[in-house]
Amino acid sequence: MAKTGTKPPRSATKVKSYSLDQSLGFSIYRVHTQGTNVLRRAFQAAGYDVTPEQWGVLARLREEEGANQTQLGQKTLKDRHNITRILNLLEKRGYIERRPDKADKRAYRVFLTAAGRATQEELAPIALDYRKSAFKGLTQEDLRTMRILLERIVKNLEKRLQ
Amino acid sequence: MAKTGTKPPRSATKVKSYSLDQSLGFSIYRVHTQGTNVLRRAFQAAGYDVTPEQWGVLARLREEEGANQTQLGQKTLKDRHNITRILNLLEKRGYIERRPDKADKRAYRVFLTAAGRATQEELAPIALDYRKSAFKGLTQEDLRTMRILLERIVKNLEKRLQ
DNA sequence: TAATATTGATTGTCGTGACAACATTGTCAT
DNA sequence: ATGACAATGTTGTCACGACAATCAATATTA
Repeated sequence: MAKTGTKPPRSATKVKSYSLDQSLGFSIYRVHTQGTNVLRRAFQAAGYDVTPEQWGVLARLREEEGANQTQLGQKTLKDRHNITRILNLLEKRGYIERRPDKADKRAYRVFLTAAGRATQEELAPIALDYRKSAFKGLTQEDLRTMRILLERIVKNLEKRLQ
Repeated sequence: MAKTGTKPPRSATKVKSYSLDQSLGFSIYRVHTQGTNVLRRAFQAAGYDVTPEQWGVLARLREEEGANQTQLGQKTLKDRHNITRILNLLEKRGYIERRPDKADKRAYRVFLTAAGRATQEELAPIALDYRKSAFKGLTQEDLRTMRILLERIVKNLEKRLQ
């Protein structure tokens, strides 16, 4: 795979006008939304009322318990306002717990509850399975290539976000 | 995964537990959201109150004027309900027009107004410029590779969405 | 120390995505 | 032609992303 290569003669048509079908951004949008949907339904089919976003926060929390909300937001690419709401839902479901930070009275430190930890562990195989099926037919090398290219795009974008 | 064959010395650590940083999905999410933000701000900086989603619909409409809402939604990957709302906004801004379909009284056919066409033309260079800066440093071959890989993922995902 | 700026978190608004329920209109098999 | 079914579009709900305004607490500085 991957090496579709040795295809020197570019298709000669220099695209001047904007075409959606040419748009790599559209493919990325598609993978993102469809992937999110597949994962959401997989969680639901397994009886969990957890969105992919909430799952992202749970998974991150397992790695960094005790982080405050702002840190959590940076890690999950959500701003403080969105993190607040996602944590509200996770708290209502009994998956996380906010404890006041002793050193900084403005801040909370966020922890998984026992239920949250259990849920995270039960969802992990579903997420791994989803990932496996999404990347079926791609080699490790393909994935590596894609990650590198995507990271390069992220770098470019970050330049324009300050 | 599958045929990773002949690739002996992978980095040896077989990831068994779920790790967000390993997640290609997260990179895709990042590219999508950050890209959307960059484009939105570019439009705003140019004085246009048009979101990237609305822009997608305008761009698509330029290619297929007269489509009905369902068709438009399929092309832009939005369900009927979302298309309805986006078109409501575009209509309010005077960029599109719904005309009853003579052959099918349930349906509307959607057209760009003169203002919509003009706006589409004025936004196109901004979108192209955005695209250029996002993909800076990537070769045509890189983009081709990425598109192919992404399309393969889309295929995999579609299998799971029926 | 007092005045000012910065930071952590919440609330509210708008736009969008997914989903469900609905009315209207079309299609098709019988 | 009728009755079951499907398709078009709307409305409403919840979750989430971006953004602005706000409050409380902490840092900075003058």
